[in-house]
Amino acid sequence: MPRVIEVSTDGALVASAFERLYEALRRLAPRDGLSLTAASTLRRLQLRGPHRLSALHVAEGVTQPAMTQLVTRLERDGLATRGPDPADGRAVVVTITEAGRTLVEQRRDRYAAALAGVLHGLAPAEHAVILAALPALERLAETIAE
Amino acid sequence: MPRVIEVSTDGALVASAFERLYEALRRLAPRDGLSLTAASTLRRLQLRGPHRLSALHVAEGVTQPAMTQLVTRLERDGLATRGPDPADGRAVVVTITEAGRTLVEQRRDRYAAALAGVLHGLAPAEHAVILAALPALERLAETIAE
DNA sequence: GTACTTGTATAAGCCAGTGATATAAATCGG
DNA sequence: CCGATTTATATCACTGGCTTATACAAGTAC
Repeated sequence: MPRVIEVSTDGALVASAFERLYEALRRLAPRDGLSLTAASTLRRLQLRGPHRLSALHVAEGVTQPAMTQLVTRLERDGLATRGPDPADGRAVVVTITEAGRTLVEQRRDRYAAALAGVLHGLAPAEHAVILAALPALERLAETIAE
Repeated sequence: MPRVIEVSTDGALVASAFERLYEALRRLAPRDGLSLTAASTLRRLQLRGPHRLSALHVAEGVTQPAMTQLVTRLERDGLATRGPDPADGRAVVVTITEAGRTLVEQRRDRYAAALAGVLHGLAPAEHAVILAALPALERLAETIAE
C-alpha cells in the first residue's frame, strides 16, 4: 500500500476538499445561459484581447468545430465578432464586443457578491486562512494551465 | 462607489482567484464521459446511499426530467439501478452499482494523482498554506451547499 | 369515491460537444 | 511558378444533457 506516501496523501486530501469545493462553486456560478466554455472563452477574450479561432479551441480544450459553433452563437448573441486576419486569409480573428465585456463584468460582480456573502458566514480565522492561501491557489491554477 | 468596502473587496479578490482555480480544476477533471451532474450524482449515491429520484433532482439542482434521463443513462451504462420504494408505489429508488463505485473511486484516484503532481511543483510554503486552508475551504463548500 | 397532490415518465426543442469531411488559403519542393 | 501538401475554418450527422409542457399512476383528503 505505501507508495510515495506523503505526496499521495496530500493529493488525496486536497482532491477530496477540491471535489467538494468545485461542486459548491458550480452551484454558485451565475445561471445566465452561458456554458462553462462560453464563459471561459469570453473571459479570455476580455483579458487577453482578440484571438484566432484556432488559438481559442486549443486554449479552451475543445475541438475546432465546437469552437466554430460557439463563436457562431456568441456572434449571434452579440457578444463577440468574427473578423479577417490581415496576415492570413484563412484565419478568423474573434473579438469580444462591448456587450460581451459588460456581460463578463456582470457575471464577475454577481459571483463576487455571492462569494462575499458566503465568506461572511465563516469565522474570521477561516476567512483569513482562505485569503492567505489565495496566492498559492492562483499559482496552483497557473501551474495546471501550463 | 464605496459600498461595504471590506467585504466586497474580499469577495472580488476571492472571486478572481476562484474563477481561475475553477477553470484549472475543470481542465484537471478526468475525461471519462461523465458529465458534471452525472459525476456529482454518482458521488452522492456512493457517499450517502440510495436516493429517491426526486431527492436527487433537488440535490443536484436540475429539473426532474433531467434526472429521470440521467438515471436512465446511468442505468443503461450499468452504473446505477432503479428500484421500487416499498413505502411508496410512485417513487423510484436509485442505487449505485459496484461498477459505479469502482468508477467513482477510479476518478478520485486519478484526480488525486493529478493534483499531487501539480502540488509537487509548488514551493513548500505554497503547498503548506493550501493544506492549512483546506478545512476552511471545506466549510466554505458546506456553507454554499446549505 | 371524487378531487387534489405528488412522483415519475414522455415529448419536443435547443445548446454543446464529438468525429468525419469539405474547402479555401498558405507553403513548399521541384 | 505550379502541383502537392499543410493549415484554418466550416459543415454535416450524431449523441448527450438540459429545458418546459404534459401525461399518468399512486397516494391523500374530504
